[in-house]
Amino acid sequence: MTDVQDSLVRASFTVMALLSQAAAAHDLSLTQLRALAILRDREPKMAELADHLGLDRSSVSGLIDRAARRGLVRRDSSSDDGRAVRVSLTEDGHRLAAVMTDEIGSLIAPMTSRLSTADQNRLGTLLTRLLD
Amino acid sequence: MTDVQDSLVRASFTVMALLSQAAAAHDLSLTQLRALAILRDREPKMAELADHLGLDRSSVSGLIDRAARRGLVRRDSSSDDGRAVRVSLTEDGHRLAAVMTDEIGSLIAPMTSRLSTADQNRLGTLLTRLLD
DNA sequence: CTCATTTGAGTGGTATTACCAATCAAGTTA
DNA sequence: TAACTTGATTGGTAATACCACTCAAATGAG
Repeated sequence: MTDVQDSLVRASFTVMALLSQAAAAHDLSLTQLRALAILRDREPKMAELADHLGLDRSSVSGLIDRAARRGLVRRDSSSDDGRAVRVSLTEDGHRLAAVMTDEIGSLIAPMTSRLSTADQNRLGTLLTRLLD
Repeated sequence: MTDVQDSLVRASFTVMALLSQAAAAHDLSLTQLRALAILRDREPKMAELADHLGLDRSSVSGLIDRAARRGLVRRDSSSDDGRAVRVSLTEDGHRLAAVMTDEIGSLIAPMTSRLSTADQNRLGTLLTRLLD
């Protein structure tokens, strides 16, 4: 475990703690938050959503059940495949997703603002290169 | 939500997915993995461990129950306070913690190795400055 | 064209996680 | 010494996530 790896893991835990906190403030689990984020720019079938989340299909069924009960998502049966279900955000879901993005930004800001703007850009570039 | 913040969140999710995977390969939850990591260089009382983990004391009771059942941790009643319980890793616990550190390093390596050594150091420095 | 198979989603059962409220024993204080 | 506080655990509940299974819809082989 090198130095970068260690700081990366530490930073991840810190970020995840903040995300959990932001989510919990709106009675969302981390998983629901992720689902919301994914659904912001997609309307996947259940199986696709499960793949995106890295979860079992059955886990996602319950997840979407609860989100639907709260009026955040909608299930529409696919037109081309009678078995498939397409999941999408409701108006409320989109609103909440937007709010969450804002609040998470605010929660993380104290961390990132420890760096100069130039260093923030450097960090962003390096992290992006890790990801794609 | 700025660009850095976005990449930081994305990177965190990626790292956490890898950590979960590494943990799951040894039948550990992410929380148990964290506990193991904390206990590597501490022998806290239950309440202190709960604080480190950011969890309720009652949650930690169960967590340590299960870890103790697996022989990873030990509970010793504190000598100075008859109520307090000191938690520490067993031999097996230490062994597993070391293995986990190695395996996590290997899992994250493909990510970090996308950067040159110099850039890895830069990233490490920037992340460290976010953290302390 | 029909029957078997595959595929998409959901159900039921179990373990874990995490919370809160309450309990209980051990310390502390009035 | 009695009242209070503190450390840990227990019990109850909800969510998460798994697996094995079911069920209906789509696909394929003969």
